[in-house]
Amino acid sequence: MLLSKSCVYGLRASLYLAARNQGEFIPIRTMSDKLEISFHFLTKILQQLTAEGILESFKGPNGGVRLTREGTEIQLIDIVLAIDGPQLLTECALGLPGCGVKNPCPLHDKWAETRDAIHEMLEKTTLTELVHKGKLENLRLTTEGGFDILFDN
Amino acid sequence: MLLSKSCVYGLRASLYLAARNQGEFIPIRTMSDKLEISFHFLTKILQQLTAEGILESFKGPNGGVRLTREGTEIQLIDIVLAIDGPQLLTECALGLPGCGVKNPCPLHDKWAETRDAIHEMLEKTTLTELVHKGKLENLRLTTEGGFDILFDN
DNA sequence: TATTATTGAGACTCTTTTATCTTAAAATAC
DNA sequence: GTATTTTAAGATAAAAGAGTCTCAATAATA
Ligand code: SF4
Ligand code: SF4
Repeated sequence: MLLSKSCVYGLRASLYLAARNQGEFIPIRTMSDKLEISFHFLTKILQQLTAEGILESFKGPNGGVRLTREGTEIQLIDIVLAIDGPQLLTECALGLPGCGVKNPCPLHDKWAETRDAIHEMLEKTTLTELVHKGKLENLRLTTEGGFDILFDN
Repeated sequence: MLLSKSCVYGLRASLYLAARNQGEFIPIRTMSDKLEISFHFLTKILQQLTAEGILESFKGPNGGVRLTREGTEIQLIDIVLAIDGPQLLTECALGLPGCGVKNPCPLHDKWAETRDAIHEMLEKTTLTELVHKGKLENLRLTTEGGFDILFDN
């Protein structure tokens, strides 16, 4: 898999937050229910995002988490780096240590190109952009549920 | 990681075979020594490639494995599919089951593009092509060893 | 102040991946 | 035919990833 499960869950939750973002704190339990992710597991993932300054949290009744910045200012790469780290964008395709131009493997040039394509996609895509698209076309964030199901009630 | 460790080892070994290919069987032990991969682990990986018809093996003295086809006719994708399966090229970036155009997630369009770029890279690159490049520029297949070290003696 | 709702943190378990070890089967060479 | 070299197959072990559980800390509210 390109992204770890933790990372994917972090992305889904971030999209959820960006879709509701009115500055309110959303309880993690709400998200874990709606997104069909284990509550405790999601909690740990969101703690990482909080530690990285992407989210802020508030304890107690009416507490929860929210984005620290506008969804327009958060790129997918921010979340990927916070959770999976930079490996995907820096590692050798052949798994050799210390990938770099001075000591490349035969795949280097081609892989560097592909890697850049991945990087660019993650860097140019904002949460808001995906939320707009998701709302317009009622796309899904869970196995079944489209944007409409997730956010009404 | 984009590719599993098994897959990467399979690729390295395939490149090794393509680089020496004179129709001779190469013992797995030779490859595991040269490529610094655990012998037993490499054996199991190459058994998969043999089962998929990419390699053929021969037991006993002077035995080993060799490519069934010319290196010019083996693409990286063949090895990736044999070891990691098609998941990388068919899975949803958000980990949702049954990725497809009828029920997409918000990332679908962008991910499909990126995925195609990966697919194309793997599909258009042959073993021979990488071997030529590796020999010309003495690139590495191990942490330290360039093509020259691996194949002399 | 007591209760409840919430995140934080850590221990723990389960699963998958990675790696090792042992034995069997096949082919050769003596 | 016996010993040797090699792959095949499967059991086992170690490490990493994914997921669960428990309890502590914080804040609101009754
Ligand atoms: S360069 Fe290659 S060895 Fe260096 S890193 Fe990139 S893919 Fe590998
Ligand atoms: S399509 Fe999307 S949901 Fe469907 S798969 Fe592709 S990335 Fe996902």
